[in-house]
Amino acid sequence: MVISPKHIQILETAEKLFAAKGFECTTVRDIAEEAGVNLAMISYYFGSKAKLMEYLFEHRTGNIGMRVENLLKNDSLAPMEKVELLIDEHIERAVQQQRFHKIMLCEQVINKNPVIIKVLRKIKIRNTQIIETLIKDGQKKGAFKKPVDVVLLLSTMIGTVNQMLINKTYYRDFNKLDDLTDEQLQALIKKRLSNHIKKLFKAILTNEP
Amino acid sequence: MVISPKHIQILETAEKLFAAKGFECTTVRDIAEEAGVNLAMISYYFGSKAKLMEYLFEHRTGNIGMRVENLLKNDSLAPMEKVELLIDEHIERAVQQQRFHKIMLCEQVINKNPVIIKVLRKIKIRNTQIIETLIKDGQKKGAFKKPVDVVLLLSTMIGTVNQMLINKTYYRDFNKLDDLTDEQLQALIKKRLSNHIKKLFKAILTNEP
Amino acid sequence: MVISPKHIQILETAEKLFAAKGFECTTVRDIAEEAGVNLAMISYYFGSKAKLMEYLFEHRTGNIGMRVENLLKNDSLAPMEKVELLIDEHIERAVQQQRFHKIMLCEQVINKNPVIIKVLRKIKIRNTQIIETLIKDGQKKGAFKKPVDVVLLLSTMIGTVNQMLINKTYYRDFNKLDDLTDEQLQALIKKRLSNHIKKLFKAILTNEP
Amino acid sequence: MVISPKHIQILETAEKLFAAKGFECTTVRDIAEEAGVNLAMISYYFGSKAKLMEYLFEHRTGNIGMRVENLLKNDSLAPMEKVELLIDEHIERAVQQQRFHKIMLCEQVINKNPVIIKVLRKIKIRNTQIIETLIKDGQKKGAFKKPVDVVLLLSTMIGTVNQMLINKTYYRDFNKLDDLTDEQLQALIKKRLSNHIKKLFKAILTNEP
DNA sequence: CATGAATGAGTCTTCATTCAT
DNA sequence: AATGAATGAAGACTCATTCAT
Repeated sequence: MVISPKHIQILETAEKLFAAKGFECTTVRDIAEEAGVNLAMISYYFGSKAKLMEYLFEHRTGNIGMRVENLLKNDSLAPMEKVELLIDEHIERAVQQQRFHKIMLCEQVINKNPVIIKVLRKIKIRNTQIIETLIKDGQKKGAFKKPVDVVLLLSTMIGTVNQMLINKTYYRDFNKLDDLTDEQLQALIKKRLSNHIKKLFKAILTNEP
Repeated sequence: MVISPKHIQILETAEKLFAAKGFECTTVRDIAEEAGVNLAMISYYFGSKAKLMEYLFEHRTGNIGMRVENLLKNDSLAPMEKVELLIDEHIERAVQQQRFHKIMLCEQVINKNPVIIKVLRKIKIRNTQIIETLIKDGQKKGAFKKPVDVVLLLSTMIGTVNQMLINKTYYRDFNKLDDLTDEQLQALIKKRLSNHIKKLFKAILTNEP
Repeated sequence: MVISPKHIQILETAEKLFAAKGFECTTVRDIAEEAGVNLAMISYYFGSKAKLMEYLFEHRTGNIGMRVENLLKNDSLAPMEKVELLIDEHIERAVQQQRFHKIMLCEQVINKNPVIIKVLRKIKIRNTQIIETLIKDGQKKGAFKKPVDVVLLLSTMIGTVNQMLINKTYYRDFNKLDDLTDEQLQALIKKRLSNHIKKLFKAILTNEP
Repeated sequence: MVISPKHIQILETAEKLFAAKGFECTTVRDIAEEAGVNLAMISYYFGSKAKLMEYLFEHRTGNIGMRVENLLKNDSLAPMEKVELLIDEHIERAVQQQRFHKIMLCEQVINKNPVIIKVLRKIKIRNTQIIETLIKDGQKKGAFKKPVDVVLLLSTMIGTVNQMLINKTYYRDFNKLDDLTDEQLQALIKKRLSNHIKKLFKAILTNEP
C-alpha cells in the first residue's frame, strides 16, 4: 500500500481520537472532520474502520527495535547497562507514543480484532525474547541472578509505565505539581520512572543493594 | 435501590461481557440473552446501559477495604509485614475480580462516564492514602527509607498485576505451563506475583538486600 | 361503570396532564405518579389509556346543558337576552374547564379515536341546534335578521374563546397586566370576552348599532 | 442549510401527516414511506424528528407578510379597506395552508418544543403589531373607535377561521352542501368567512351600522 | 482520483399492558 | 380488589459503508 501524507494525517487523527474516546466511541465521521478530509475517503483509503486500526498498528509497530538490536550486540556495555538502556528506550517510546500505548493497552484487554491480536502477540514475543537474551547473557557473565521470571519482570516495566501514563493527571494533583507545564511534568515522570524501574530491575537481577 | 438476585445476575453477566468485549461492543441484547432475562428488564432495573455500568462499579467497589483498615491499626505487625499484607490483599482482589479489574483498566484510559471517573478517582485517593499512611508509619519507626514516591510505587503494584492479568495466556505459553488447569495457573501467578512485588517493595522501602 | 373518588382523581390528573403535554406525550406512568395511584390501576380501572380519555370526555360532557335547556323555555327573556346568557354560559364553562377545552381543541384537529369523534360530533350538533332554535325564535319575533349562518356564528364564539384561552399569557404580556393575579386576569378576560362576543353577535343578529 | 426538492418533499409529507395524526402519532417511518425516501434520510437531512418540525415551521413562516407590509404603506386605501385586505390575506393563507395551520393550532396548546414556542410567539407579536399599527392609523384618521382590544379582535379573526377549518366537514353536513366539490366548498367558506369577519370587525372598529 | 448523497442494519430506550399473587 | 414485576412491540436515532458521478 502506498502511504501518502494524507494517509498519515488520517492515521494520526484516528490515533488521537481512539486514545481519547476508544475505538468504538470514535466514529469515522469524527475522524474525517477532525482530519479535515472527506468522510468517504477513510473507507476509500483504508477499506474500513477496523482496517484503519490495523494500519495504525502496523504504522506504529513497524520500525521499532532497530536501536535495541544494535544495543544487544554492543559488547562494550555491561549487562546491567544494557538493561538500563532498554528500560529508558521503553519509557521514551511509551511516553512519546502515549496515545498509541493507551490504545494498545485497551486492545489487549478487549481482544477482538484477530489481526491486532496477532500484532500484539508478535510484539510481546519480541520484547520477551530481547530481554531474555539480555538476561541470559548477564547470567552467563555472572552479573545476574538466576532464575528470573522474564514475563513477570517485563510486566513490571510495562505495567508501571502504563499505570503512570494513565495516572499522569492524578500524579500531578497528588504531588502538587500544578506549576509545571505538561512538558516539564512529562520530563519529570520520565526521569522518576527511569530511576524507579532501574532500581526495581537491579533488585531482581543483581545481588547489589 | 433494592438489589434482587436478578439484579446480581444481570450485573455479573454484564461484567463478564464488558470484560470480554468492552462496554461499547456489548449490546444490551447480549446481556439480556446471556443472563436469560427480557431485554427491557435491563432498562427497567438499571435505567440505562450506562447506569448499569455505574451500578457495577458501585457493586464492586462498595465494601472494599474493611480488612485493610483493621490491618493498619494492628500494632503487633511490623511495617513491612503490613505492606506485604496489603500487596497480597490487592493481588487476591485483582485476581478474584479479574473481569472487573479489566473493565476498570479500560475505563481509566477512555474516561467518558463522569460518574465512573469520580468513583475511580475516589478509589485511587483511598489507595494512595492507605499506603501513604503505612509508609509514613514505617518511616517514623525507622523501618523505611525516605523519601518514597507513593504513586510511583503503587503504579508498580497495580501495573504489574494488571499486566499479568492481561497476559495470563501469554504467560502460560511462554513458560510452557499447558499442563496446569486454569485454577492452578492462577494460583501459581498469584504466588509469583506476591513474591515478586514484595521483593520490589522491599527494594524501594527498606535498606536490606 | 361505578365511579369512585379514585376514578375522579385519576380522571382529573389525566386531564391536567393531557392539557399540558398532550395525550400522546402523557404516559400512564405520569398519570399514576401525579395521581398517587398504582400504575396498573389505570388499566385496571379504565381498561386502557384510550378508554381513559373516552371516560374523561363522558365525564366532562355528561351533564351539560340542563341550564341552557331551561333558559330556552323561559318566555320572559328577550331573544338577545337569551343569546347573551348562552354566550356567558359558554365562556364560563370554557374558562372553568380550560384544560378540557384545550384537549377537545386538539382532539378535533387530530381526529383519531372514533369514540371521541362521535362525542365531539354530538356536542357540536347539540350546540348548533340550541343556538339555531334560539335564532329562529328571535327571527320569528322580528328581533333578529335573517338569514344567519349558524355554524359560522358559533365558530366565532367558540373560536374567539379558544384563542383567548390559548393566548392567556400573551394577552397578559401584551397588555402589561403583570400585576394581576391569575384569578384577576381570568376574571378580566371573561368580562372582556363577554362584552366583545355579545357585541359581535349583536352586529350579526340585530339591526341596532 | 441547503433545501433540495427532496427536502421539500419530506417537509410536505411530514406536514400532511402531522396535520392528520399529530406530531407524536406520526412516526419517522410513516413519513419516510409516504415520501418514498429512506428512513435514515430524515435524520440525515433534518437531524431529528423534532428538528424536522422546526424546519417545517421555518419553511412555512419564513416569507410571510411581504404583501402586508406594502399594504400598510399604501396611502390610497382607507383604514377599513386595509383591515379588510388583512382579513382576506389571513383567510387566504389559512385556507391555503390548512394543514400547517392545524399543526400550529395544536402546538400552541401543547407547548413543548421551545424553538416552536419562540417562532409562534414571534408570529403573534408580528400579527399584533401589524393590526395595532393599522388600527392606530384608523383612529388617528377618525375612522375607528377607541379603545380597541387588539388581541381580542385578532383572536376573533384567527379563532373563527381556525374553528371553520376544523369544522369544514361539519359545515358541509349541517348546511347540506354535499353536492359541492371540496374546492367549491372551500371557496364558499372563504367567501362567507370573509364577509362574516369583515362585518364583525366593522362592528368593533367603526360606528357605522 | 475523490466525494456528496444515500442507506441497511443495528442500537438503546420507552411504554402500555398483562398477570400472578 | 389491588399491585409489583415483567414484557412485547415499537420508536427514534446512529453509523460504517457504498456508489454514481
